[in-house]
Amino acid sequence: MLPPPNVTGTLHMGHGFNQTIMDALTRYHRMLGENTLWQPGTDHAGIATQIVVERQLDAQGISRHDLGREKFLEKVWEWKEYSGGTITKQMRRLGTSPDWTRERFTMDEGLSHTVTETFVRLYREGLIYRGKRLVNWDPKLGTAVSDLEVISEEEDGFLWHISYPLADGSASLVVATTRPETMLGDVAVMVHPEDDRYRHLIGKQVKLPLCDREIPIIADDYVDREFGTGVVKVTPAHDFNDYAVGQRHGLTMISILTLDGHINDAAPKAYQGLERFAARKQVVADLDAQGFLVKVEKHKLKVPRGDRTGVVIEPMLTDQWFVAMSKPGHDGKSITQKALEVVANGEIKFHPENWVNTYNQWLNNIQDWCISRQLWWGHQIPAWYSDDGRVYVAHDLQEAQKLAEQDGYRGALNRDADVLDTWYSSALWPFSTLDWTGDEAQDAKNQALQQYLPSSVLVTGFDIIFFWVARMVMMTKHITGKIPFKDVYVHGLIRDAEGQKMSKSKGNVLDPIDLIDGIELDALVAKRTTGLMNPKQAESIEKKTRKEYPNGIPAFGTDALRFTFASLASPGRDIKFDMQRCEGYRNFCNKIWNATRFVLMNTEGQDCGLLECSTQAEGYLKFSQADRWIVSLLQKTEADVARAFQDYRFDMVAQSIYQFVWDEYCDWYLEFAKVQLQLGSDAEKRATRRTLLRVLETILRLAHPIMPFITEEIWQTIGPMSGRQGETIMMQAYPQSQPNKIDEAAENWVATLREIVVACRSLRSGMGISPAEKVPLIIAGDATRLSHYTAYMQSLAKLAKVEIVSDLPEADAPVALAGDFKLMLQIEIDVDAEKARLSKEIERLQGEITKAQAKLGNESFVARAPAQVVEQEKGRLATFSADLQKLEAQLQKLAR
RNA sequence: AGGCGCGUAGCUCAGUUGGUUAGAGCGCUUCCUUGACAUGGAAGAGGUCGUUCGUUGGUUCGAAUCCAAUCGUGCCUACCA
Repeated sequence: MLPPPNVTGTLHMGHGFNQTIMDALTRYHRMLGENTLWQPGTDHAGIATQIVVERQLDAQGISRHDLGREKFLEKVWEWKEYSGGTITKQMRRLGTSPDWTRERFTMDEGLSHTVTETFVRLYREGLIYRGKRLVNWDPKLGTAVSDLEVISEEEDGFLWHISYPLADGSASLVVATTRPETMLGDVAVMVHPEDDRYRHLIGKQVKLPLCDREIPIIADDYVDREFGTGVVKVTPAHDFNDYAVGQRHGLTMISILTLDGHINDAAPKAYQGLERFAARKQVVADLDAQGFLVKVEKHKLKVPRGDRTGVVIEPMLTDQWFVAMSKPGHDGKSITQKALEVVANGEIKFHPENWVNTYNQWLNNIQDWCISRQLWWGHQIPAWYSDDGRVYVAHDLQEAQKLAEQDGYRGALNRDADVLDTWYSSALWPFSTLDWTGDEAQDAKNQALQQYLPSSVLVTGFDIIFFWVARMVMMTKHITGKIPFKDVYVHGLIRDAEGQKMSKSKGNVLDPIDLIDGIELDALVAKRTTGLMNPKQAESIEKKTRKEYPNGIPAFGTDALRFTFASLASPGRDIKFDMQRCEGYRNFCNKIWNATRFVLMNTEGQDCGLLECSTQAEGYLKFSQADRWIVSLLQKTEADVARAFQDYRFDMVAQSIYQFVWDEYCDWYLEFAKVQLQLGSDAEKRATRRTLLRVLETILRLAHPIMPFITEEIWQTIGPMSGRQGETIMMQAYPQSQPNKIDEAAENWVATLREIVVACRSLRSGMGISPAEKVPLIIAGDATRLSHYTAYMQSLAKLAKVEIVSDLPEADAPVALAGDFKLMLQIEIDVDAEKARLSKEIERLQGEITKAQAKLGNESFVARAPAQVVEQEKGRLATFSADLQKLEAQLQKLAR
């Protein structure tokens, strides 16, 4: 399960990443034969979507009020169809494999039913209530928002010091405030009860400037004596702390603002109708004129702004609906408590697990959740009011009427106009999408619900742990009694190459589709500069874009993009998206393609040794050490990949596959295979072809969860050729490591061969021999072992011939060591250069020997380190010493 | 103020329970269009070996890895009117 994208627009890189991970998991587990469901869908995103549509109407000079609620909602639905369609199209381009037949939208009938059902239940349980409370109010949108939708950032402001004279005229108190206009709603001033400066004044009255009112001086230890003047004005209707103070002291509340942020008629006439910031200016000016303004200090303060509108959020006293988070429910436990428990007892696990802290911290300090929004787009609250203000919460009007009748009311009922916070329905997603009804008998028959609740894993970004993850846990556990999912894989955010968050206003967003298909520079510029909130930014965005992508963006393809996402998915880290890395993985796709071409060239129409060995004559197949080696490494790779998937280490999955394919299969095995196909017996050739095919086919299945397209395409040919049946690679079994095929002897055999080849190449390159030129080689060592290597050596190291001797001749020729073997290229050399080269190598060996001797000379090390480590060190010392001796001897020869 | 990360090659990042010469990709240098692949191949330089993984201490026979402190940096949460 993963977050349903909002129908506010199109998918961005974060979605691309998210979906790559989710899809890789889905494909992986599906191939393991497990019953998999990736539940796709979209979210209606109340505020955000309403804003999008309103802005579109705005461009035509229409407001939503012109249209009316019903017509407006039709427009939103139109937009939803468009945006939702775009999103599913994008998902398909990303190669995702959810169960499209189960696609859901948070405002579908079924899901809406779940919303109503749970709302009614929670209300009847006393966990949803309505009340006049101070809430975060967005004056631009005209709706309440939850505290999570408010972003507080430090801004420059002022601290105004205002004198409040005592009513008896004996003195005055100076209060400090950042919001002077709210003084019109002051109902008290407060000091710390033990503050000797003010103690004697507690209980007296002050005259509130500009207003014809007297207010009391109260004592509350909430006051910080050190801050400002130690005297605080109390405005319970416009500040959350003051609200709490007001409650404690039984103060009245005076609200002085209208819902759109203007001064109302509770304030003196002079200020009525003024916009809140204009009012601030006026209040300050008047205070100054009347001599109440003592001083003005510059002050940094946190300003709360709406995350959608950016306007300053106003604490506003309004009627709203809330979910009680800490109140015990029917089972004696609060919703929060249950959510904490299922994580504490390990039923739900976070990956990486340190996110548990974040989760716990939030739940431990939780406030009741304001779930009503004064919007049109969303689930309308299932509450009906009588004319005299009584409320009936019910599934529908009929039921509400019945309740009203029982209550002795027979008049008209009006439905609450407000809608629910989007996250309310999102919190139900784990079971609402599975067609939960709340009817026990019916739900028991619902196979999907029984099968997939709880689901195995949620893949999500850390930014919505509070918004969504915690709330899903709370609601799902409380309503269904089950946890919503067992594992939560938390990933980082995708940032641009400079580590900046991608955003439309910064003009640095990338569309995953543009990386897949590529995009011309002009089109990219156009895309980034249209629909900006602030059109003035267009110029600088265009400039930056043209500089960063002078040639536009090349097409990388879905597989390369997905592989990049996977390889960057290291835990606990944000991702700086690196286009060059993507390019590297596009090349990797190309590499696989070319390797396939090679395999096809050498296997098509040939006997590939796929027949059952038992039905064939002895000697039908003869596997070489190289064949055994690559198969052995494949087993290890399979084990690594399985472990990495287990740990949600997609970066490791990608790395293991990349390394095996490129560094082992392509770089070495294909080269070995060439030799075998050229010189081998029929049985050896068959074994080689079989290995080429089978390993490639396994690679395809191994890589398929990350690279669905190229693997499927190639598998359509390679699959059948290697003896597999089935229509699609998607439904093939995922490769399982077979430990019995791990062959250490073959691995050692190849390791030595590689050492020899690398030593030859090094010598060649060091001597400046053209890669095209073939040179003769003399090699000293065990002739029997060497005889098996010569053919490979000749091909891989471009040797004209290989002469095996018991000891190297004395000649002015370059020499190198590889294991027990001594190699000499038969070429003319610059003796001085060769001496220098040997000396350098000798120097290095001497350094190593010194180190090893120091270690072994340390009694403590020999006594305390594990025997194995000591032996290893002794072995190293012996090897280094032997090599040193050989090289010194060679240097001696040259010196003569 | 609290919480969580990060700091390793020019850049982006790996480095699993402490143990050979700290790795990869990109970039860089030299050479090579050889029959899968120039979106490629081969070899190399690059981490200031003794003082290597931000710095300084500590634990240990042994530290990039564990502990403490500290600096830099990023994010989250809660905030003082």
